[in-house]
Amino acid sequence: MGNSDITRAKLIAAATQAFWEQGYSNTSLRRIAQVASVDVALISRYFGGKLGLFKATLTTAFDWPELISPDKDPVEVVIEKYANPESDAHQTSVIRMIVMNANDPQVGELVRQTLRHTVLDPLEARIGGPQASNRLAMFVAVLLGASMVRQSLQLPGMAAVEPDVYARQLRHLVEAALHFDEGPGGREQG
Amino acid sequence: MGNSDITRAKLIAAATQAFWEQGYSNTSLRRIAQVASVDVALISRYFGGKLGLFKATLTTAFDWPELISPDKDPVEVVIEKYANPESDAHQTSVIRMIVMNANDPQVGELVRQTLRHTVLDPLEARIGGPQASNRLAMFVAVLLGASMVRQSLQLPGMAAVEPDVYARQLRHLVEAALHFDEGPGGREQG
DNA sequence: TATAGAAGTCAACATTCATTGACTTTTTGG
DNA sequence: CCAAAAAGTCAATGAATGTTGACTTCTATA
Repeated sequence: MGNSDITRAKLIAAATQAFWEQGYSNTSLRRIAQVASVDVALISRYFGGKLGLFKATLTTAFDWPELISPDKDPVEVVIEKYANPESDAHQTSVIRMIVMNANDPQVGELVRQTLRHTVLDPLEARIGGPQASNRLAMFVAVLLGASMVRQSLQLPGMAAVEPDVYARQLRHLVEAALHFDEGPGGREQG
Repeated sequence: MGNSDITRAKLIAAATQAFWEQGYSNTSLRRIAQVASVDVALISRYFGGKLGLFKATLTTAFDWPELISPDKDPVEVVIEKYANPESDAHQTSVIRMIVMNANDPQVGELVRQTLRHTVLDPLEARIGGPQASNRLAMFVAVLLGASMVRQSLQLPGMAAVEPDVYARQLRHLVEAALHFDEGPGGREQG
């Protein structure tokens, strides 16, 4: 019917960038509307409010089908994505968005649940094997931590290195995470 | 002189908890004052404003001298702290506070700089050895990521495990981080 | 006890925020 | 061409924020 889809798309684009860079609470609808060159009132009209707009951006954030593909090794998928500066920038933005909003009192629960349902649960099934739950948690921990240290904290040891060095660091940690074996025999003495 | 030190202390205590749990921007001075049973105006009077109060809480956040002590192994210090549920709760709160505020447009720069100056720079010197910068970054990444996955994301594989299991997971990742050796020979094939 | 200064209280301020309703412009359909 | 619906504009509202200044109460000292 209407041609308001363009307006909706502009709003979602501006909202995505704003929410990802500054977090939900620190982003004002007026700013989003200004960037999108759209009146503020249309946000409440089209998306029902700030929360509705955020939900609309969330659905597209966690779209990473290759990670769960049974044909590919998740480790290689991750390394490949992080080694390429272009895709790494996008992926790091997604992680930053998770980190910034996972504790927000208004949208934290939504972010955590969406992440678990759309990414982590399928990934756990994909990883499989014994203690898949444990190794998945360590896997995610490494990815989150590495992205934070690299982009947010900007430690030189990970932020000011060549892409292939960063890829090697990441591979080292990811493999360590997935190779964790918690057996009663205590293979690696502690 | 005055007896206002009690009021200052109550404000700092309430502010620390509030800032650490909800982040800087999502915390209102009125809430802090209410928790501390103190009038709001005294915050601006004693600390100059919201930012001043936040700075006051920051100075005590990064106090962890054992981590840099030349007598102790940083790995053991970390594991010991994380394995004990009591000290782990505090440490995890500190990390959550870092994560929540490191990207804040108002206090992010302050948090990052303070963290680097008071903790990371000395820790890098303590670690030493070749590629200390790289290994430090990986070390921090593991700690940040693990804490986030455990407390913030609450993945069962790290959040619903016995403390000693969590300690083993953490030791596994930390040692992998510090044992990273980026040589041209490419020791560990991928 | 009287008094100066600290400590604490209260109300108001200017801003910013999300949201709403009435209004105007544009596009569509007969 | 014209009415009806969609799309967009504008102003206002109520709530919440940090901050300020005037006021009152307490406390220590002479």
